Amino acid sequence: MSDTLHGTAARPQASESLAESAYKRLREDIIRGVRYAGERLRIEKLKGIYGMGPTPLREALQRLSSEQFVEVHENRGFTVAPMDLADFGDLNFARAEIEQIALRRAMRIGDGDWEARVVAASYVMAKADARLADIDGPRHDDDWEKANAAFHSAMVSACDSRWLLMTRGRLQDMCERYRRASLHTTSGHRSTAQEHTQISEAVLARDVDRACALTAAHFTVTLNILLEERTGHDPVFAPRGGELK
Amino acid sequence: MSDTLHGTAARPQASESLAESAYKRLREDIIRGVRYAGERLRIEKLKGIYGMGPTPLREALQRLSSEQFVEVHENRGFTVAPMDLADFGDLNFARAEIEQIALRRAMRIGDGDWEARVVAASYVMAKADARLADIDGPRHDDDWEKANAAFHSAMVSACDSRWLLMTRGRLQDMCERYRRASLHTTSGHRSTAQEHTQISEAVLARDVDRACALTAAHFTVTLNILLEERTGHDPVFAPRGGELK
DNA sequence: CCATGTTTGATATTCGATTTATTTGTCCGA
DNA sequence: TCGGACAAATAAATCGAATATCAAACATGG
Repeated sequence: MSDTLHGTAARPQASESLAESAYKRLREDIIRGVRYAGERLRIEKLKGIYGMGPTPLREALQRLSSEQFVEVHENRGFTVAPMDLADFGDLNFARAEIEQIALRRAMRIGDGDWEARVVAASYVMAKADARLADIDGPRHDDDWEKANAAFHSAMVSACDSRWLLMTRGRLQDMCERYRRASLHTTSGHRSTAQEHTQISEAVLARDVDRACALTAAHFTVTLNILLEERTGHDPVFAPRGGELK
Repeated sequence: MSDTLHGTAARPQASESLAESAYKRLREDIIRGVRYAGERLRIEKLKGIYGMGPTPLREALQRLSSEQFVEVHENRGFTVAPMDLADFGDLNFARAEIEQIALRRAMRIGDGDWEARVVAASYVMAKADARLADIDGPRHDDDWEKANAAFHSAMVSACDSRWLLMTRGRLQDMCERYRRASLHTTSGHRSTAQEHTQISEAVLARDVDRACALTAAHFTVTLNILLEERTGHDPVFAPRGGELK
């Protein structure tokens, strides 16, 4: 089997422009690690993989470059943005800080509907956490990631600042990419179920300081697990060849 | 003279891809109001204005859409992102919050070099403020905007979080667009000179809380001026025709 | 043999033309 | 007159071919 054969097959979604679908598929593939850090994204190759001409592909790549998922090298093509521990730490810090602003605001002005969303998302999250803890059962990484994203989004969903929500959403997506690239072991997930429960409890109790502290600590866990495992493990961050010289 | 004739002539910058130069020029033109809120960006028209084919233009527009400067309407083209007061208020809030995080961190870890950058930027800012206050002299909006951006960037420049600086930079640029669209009178600038001085003094004195409070208040001034002037003035925010139906 | 200039092959970028989608206009029937 | 269906015109999206750029291999003179 040659190299990386095909990207994620996305639901066709009729009458959507190819540029849009290329964007979604590439983004998904980068977050999920189908396209690995540092990988060169040659238009010719992508044409074959995604089945379209160069124009929509380049448009998608430009958009992704603006979101820091892709690097543009003037006149030398595109690569998937690299990953490294220091950047993950930085990203995590920025995300935690900004998330707290949104969370404070949401907890201050959240109404009954918001509380219902929090409860619902927590319920789904708990189930996903439980499934993931079950070593014997099948892996549900995608479901878990989906629930996790929805969980944290629900907590801040009462925040009335569009810009804040947009900003935190970007950081959240970028963190997902790092998390998926980092956590090959289930060990790291042991505590998340409890953490999620504690967070939602604090949120519903409107204990702002506690909810913020728990959330910030929660974000740091993934990073810490990675730092601990960093003892002579395989280099999940380093590009696996094919990088731009 | 027909419609809007030409965009900003940017410095050629040899061997830069057309997509890159289109991106820079369009971005500049949108921030400066050459391309107004809601304006339709027809590829055919842009081809004439910027002197290139559809491909680099579309790439630039996609990138700008990711930065919220442009809206993409599937199969119906692009428009300049609309502006309205509520959005400005929201943007301003998000910016103020995030700026404070970066500022706190910068003031905590800033070294002598950072202090020097603060002093230098303050000096340039004071001159630009003075020039702007001089009604009789020529307008120096561009110089002032440049100094203003450099001033606030300098304050947080010791912040060691790349993601935080990137995020605040985006919000800063978006705010510049609103400011330029809003302030047609010089009246609004009366207080800024003093505000800038106070901010840099507090920053250099490492009075974190005061610096944060002053900065947050400073950001709000532009918004407030606009809200006050909003008494039956000409609609700077409303698209001036040509918008997508 | 090294430094420097030149060719060359690979590939990224861009354009003009085509395809596809949407909007506008027109005609007919109720 | 009002809708609705069809047709023409307009504009967006896309493609394949042509052009421009880069890095590396090669050649040339010191």
